[in-house]
Amino acid sequence: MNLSNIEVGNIYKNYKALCEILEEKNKTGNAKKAQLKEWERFFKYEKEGNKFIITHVYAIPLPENNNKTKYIPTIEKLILDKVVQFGNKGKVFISKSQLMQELKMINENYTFAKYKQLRLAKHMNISLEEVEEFYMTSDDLLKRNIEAALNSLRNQSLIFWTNAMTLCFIETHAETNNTNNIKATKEERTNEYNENTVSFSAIKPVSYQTYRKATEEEIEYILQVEKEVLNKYNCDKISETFKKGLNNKFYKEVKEILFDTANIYYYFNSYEIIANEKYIYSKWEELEELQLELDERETYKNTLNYDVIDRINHNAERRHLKAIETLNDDAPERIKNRSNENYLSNSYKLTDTLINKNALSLKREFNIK
DNA sequence: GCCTTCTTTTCCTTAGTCTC
DNA sequence: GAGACTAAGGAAAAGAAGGC
Repeated sequence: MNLSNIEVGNIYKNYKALCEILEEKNKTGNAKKAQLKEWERFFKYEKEGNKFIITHVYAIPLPENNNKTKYIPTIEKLILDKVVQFGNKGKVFISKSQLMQELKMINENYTFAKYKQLRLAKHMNISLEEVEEFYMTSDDLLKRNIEAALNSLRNQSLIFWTNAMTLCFIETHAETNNTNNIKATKEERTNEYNENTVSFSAIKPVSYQTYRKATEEEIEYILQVEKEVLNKYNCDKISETFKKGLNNKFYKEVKEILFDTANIYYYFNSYEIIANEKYIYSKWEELEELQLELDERETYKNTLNYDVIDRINHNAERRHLKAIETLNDDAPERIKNRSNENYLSNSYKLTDTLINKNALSLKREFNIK
């Protein structure tokens, strides 16, 4: 498309004339509609009969309109805001759940109850299977939403992002002397006969948890342990452990070996995001969307929270309806559960507790009982 | 975790109708 | 009468969910 001759106020007698000036193909029907819609990313126009009158030309074209989830642009905006705000200096290292929580895609109950699913199920009077399914489907959906936003920002050359293996590492420390032995302490006492007695003990080692990016050697070691356990279970790929229903066993065993041999309590994925800060500012100035104000940021997060709830509930409704359609005596257990009359209300209850920003704190509720 | 399947959206052609 | 508009139907692409 050649926009060099398009100026505000220009009048073109008809569609064909406009095509000529833009060096665009003449199209018809819905293809033409799509073409006009595409042009509206670059300039605004008014119609007068067949005439096209140019009323505005955008310095930066509006974003492409494709069939992305409607709230992905909000996630993009909040991620960009996050990397440039508060002296982050255009760099962010953050776990998936931390990022989702900051953006209000989940609330604090979500991560808290993720590893307490049986307790959550009993507390809410919902079956464990339903809670498991909720986490399985929403985890995947939210991860894809985040990564769609990251990929879109990467495509616009606004950020570069990578996955980064992160460790919960148990640091241990014991004070040593010059000969590298654990430092000893002595306690001297004088008894009633003025005799000296001495007792010895060693400095007690201390331990504490730290979270940090894994080193190259640690990544290699983790891969090696994963491979060994895969071999033990006769699986070629991690996905095979899911297929064989061995995934919980697999991860438990890997974790145990890593803890026993390397003080690694567990490992998970984080995002490392590096921003093209200079360009972000120039783009935002252009679009009058410079770094978000405090209340604006909150508004975006609250809208996102609402949209995510809506999406998860909508997906549950679809699953429920589809299950009812396909239900018969031989249907698998999952379909029977989904077609259950309580399935939807339970799903809504779960989004209300685990996603809704206004939910009561489960941490408090669990501690009281 | 990852591959497969389903769903939604976009884009296209064709053909008939409407408007300038 | 030429150009513009509209609807139906289908292919392709991309997103989202399913399933082990």
